[in-house]
Amino acid sequence: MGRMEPQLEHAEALGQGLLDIGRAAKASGVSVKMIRHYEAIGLIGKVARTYANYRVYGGEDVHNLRFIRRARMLGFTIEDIRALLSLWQDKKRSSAAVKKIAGAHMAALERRIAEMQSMLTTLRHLTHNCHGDQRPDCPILDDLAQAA
Amino acid sequence: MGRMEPQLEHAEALGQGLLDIGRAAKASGVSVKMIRHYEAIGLIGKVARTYANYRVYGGEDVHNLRFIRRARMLGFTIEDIRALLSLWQDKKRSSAAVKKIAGAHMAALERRIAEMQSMLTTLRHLTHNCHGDQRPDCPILDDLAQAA
DNA sequence: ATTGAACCCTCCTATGATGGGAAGGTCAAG
DNA sequence: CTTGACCTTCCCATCATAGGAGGGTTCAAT
Repeated sequence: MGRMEPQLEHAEALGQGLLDIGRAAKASGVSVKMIRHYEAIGLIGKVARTYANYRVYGGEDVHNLRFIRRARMLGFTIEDIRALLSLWQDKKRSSAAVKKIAGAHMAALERRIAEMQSMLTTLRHLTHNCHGDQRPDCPILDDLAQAA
Repeated sequence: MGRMEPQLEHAEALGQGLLDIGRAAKASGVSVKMIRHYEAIGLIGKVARTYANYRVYGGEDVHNLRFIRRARMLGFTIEDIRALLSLWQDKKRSSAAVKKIAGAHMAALERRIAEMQSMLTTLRHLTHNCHGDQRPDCPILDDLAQAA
C-alpha cells in the first residue's frame, strides 16, 4: 500500500486491473468515506493517483482493506488493527503477539458483555413487575426515583 | 429544577441546605462536568445562581441527578432519560409508556450482546488453534487475511 | 460538441457521553 | 492578605462513522 506508482490516466488505470476508490470500496466492503479516513490516520498508506488526482487501488490494497473490514467486524479497535496489520506484514512475527492482542480484545468484550447483562437482569426484574397499562404506578420509575 | 430563585450569597445558600455544584456532584454521584453538560443540553433546567454566579442546587435537583445517574447505570441513553424524567414528573403517565422505553432499551442491549457474543465465539475458535508461541503461523491472521 | 449523471476531490461538521485543560473569578481558613 | 480549593466559561479530544458543501472529472447519451 502506498507504493506511489507513476501517475496514470483513469481509463488506463482501470484497464490494468486497478480500481478507483468507489470500485475498491465495493470490492472490499469498506465505504469510500472510511477508505479515505483510514488513509488520513495512516492505517493504510497513501496510494497512487491518476493525473486527475483520483486515488488508484491495486489488488494488494483491496486485500488490506478486506483485512481491516474483517477485523472491524470482529470488534478490534483501529489501534489493534494497526498492530495486527503490522504483524501480518512481518514474516518474523510471533503468533504469541497476535494471540495477545486477540486475548486482550476478548477480555474487553467479556467485560462489556457482563456489564450489559447485569443491566439486563435488573431491567428484567423491574419490567417483570410493571403492569404496562394506563395506571401510573411503575416499579421502573420507582427504582430510578428511589436511587434518588 | 430550574426554578431560578432569587440570588443569594454563597454562605447563605449553604446555610439553607442548598448545595454548590461540587457538593451536588458528591451528593448525586454525577460529576461536576456532567452536571453542567446535562444543563447545557436541557436535560435538567437552569438552576439558581449566587451573586457570584455559582450554581445552587436544592434537594429536588439532587434527586433528579440521582435519577439520571441510576438510569445511565442501567444503560439508558440521554434521550431515553429525557423521556423517563418527563414521565416521572407526569402524575397522569401510563406505566405502559415507561415499560415501552425500557423494553426497547432491553431489546437494544440484547441485540448488542448477541453481536458481541458472536464476535467472541469466532475469536475463541481462532485463538483456540493459535499456538501463541514464537512461530509466525497464526490462524487469527489467516482468518483476517483470508477474508481478504 | 454539449450536457447530465455519476463519479471523484478536499474540507468542515456531527454523532454520544465523557473528560481534560486554560484563563480567570470567588471563597474560606490560616 | 495570601493560599488553596473551589467556581465560571470556552475550547478541545475521544472513537468510528457519516453527511454535506463546493468544485473538478469521466463517460455515455443526446
